[in-house]
Amino acid sequence: MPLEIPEVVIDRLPVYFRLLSGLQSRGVGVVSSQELGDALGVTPAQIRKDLSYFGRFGKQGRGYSVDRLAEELRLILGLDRRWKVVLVGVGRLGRAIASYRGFDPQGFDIVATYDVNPEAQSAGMDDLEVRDISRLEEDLAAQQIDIGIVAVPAGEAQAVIDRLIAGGVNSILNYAPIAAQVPPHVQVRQIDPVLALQGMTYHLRRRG
Amino acid sequence: MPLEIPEVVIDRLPVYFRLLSGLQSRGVGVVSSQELGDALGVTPAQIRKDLSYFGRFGKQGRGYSVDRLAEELRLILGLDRRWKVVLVGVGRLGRAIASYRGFDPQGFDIVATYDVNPEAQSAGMDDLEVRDISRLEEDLAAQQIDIGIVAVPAGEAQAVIDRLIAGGVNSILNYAPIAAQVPPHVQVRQIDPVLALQGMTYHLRRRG
DNA sequence: CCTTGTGAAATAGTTCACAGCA
DNA sequence: TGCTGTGAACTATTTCACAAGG
Repeated sequence: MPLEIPEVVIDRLPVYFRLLSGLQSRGVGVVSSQELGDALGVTPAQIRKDLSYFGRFGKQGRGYSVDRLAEELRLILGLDRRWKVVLVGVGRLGRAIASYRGFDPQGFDIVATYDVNPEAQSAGMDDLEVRDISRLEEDLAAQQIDIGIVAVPAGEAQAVIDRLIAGGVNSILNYAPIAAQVPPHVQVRQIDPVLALQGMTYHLRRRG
Repeated sequence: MPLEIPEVVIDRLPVYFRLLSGLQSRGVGVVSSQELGDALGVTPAQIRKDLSYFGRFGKQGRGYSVDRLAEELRLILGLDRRWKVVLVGVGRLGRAIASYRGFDPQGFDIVATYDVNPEAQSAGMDDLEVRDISRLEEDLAAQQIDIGIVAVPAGEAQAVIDRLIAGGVNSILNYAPIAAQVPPHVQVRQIDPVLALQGMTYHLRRRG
């Protein structure tokens, strides 16, 4: 693991990991970079190069052990432990996020949810309590939270993000349609379907 | 507009457009690339270079007219018309997508929704009818659909995407956690919060 | 002055192509 | 033979830096 690893590489590792998990559950024992590339629509060289930043996981002439490579990626990505997540904003979108079954099996625990109007929003929340957002600071002080998911309206999002960061949360998954301003030590990822659609219409406009 | 425009540039235009829309509604008349860059956390040079692929929209010594630049981007991105969208999969996630208020004001009309179990899923769908997915092909033949949003379980997603493409839909917004296989003329964007979280845990693991 | 638009320079990222090993 | 791991070559993207215009 010598040099600085490009962010684009890191963002591809979860994709590889997910594919390998699928191969594992289908009982595949060995896979080549060619096969991985075919399944993902990327070049085999890219996969080999990406993995080479982290170590030598393959066997010449054979390929990669699916179990071994999945385990290595699990460690590299920090998926060998569970992560504590809070969700702020429990409107329609927030409720969909809270009830999404995909986080738990990957090690993400939504340990608390917050809203400005906790009683109104509690309806339809399976088991999770919705806490008043005024409690955010004291709760963050009481327990280390790794990741904050923001699902409040655009107008409140920056303030919520600032409060999360002040409380020591330095990874933010932002569903609000704003370009969040954060200090350099904080990482933000944006989930934004409208931006994705607007990138597609550019191409639709010409090709058809 | 001479040469081939990089995809990364196109993906930033919607971000610029959104910021400009906000400035417009706040009554800001003129903005510099420096100010735009400050608001978005990118360099002013990048904004100027990106815009220069499409024309000369600024005034030296002054900056950009917010109205003018917003209008130019609207045209470039094809946002001066409405786009027809179908949504396949009306489970918890699909219902949240169907009821999201952010698509309509940006020109995206969800004209139909589909599910394998339309009666069960209709509960809680405000106004939109849920049609049986077996009708997908005939409906796509009857009217040109621009974009398909896929919100079905992972196991069914590739089949749904294939059916959309066969029906002439060549832009796909995929919420299912799979790496979709599509022919070169089809564009896919992935909305995948778990991949985003897994990219973040890589960094959490080291820095803290 | 101030700020754009843009070639040129610098960086970043991808793909090639092949030595080396099972 | 088949496939990895990796420098080197190539391609893409960003940033610099400055002429030119208001």
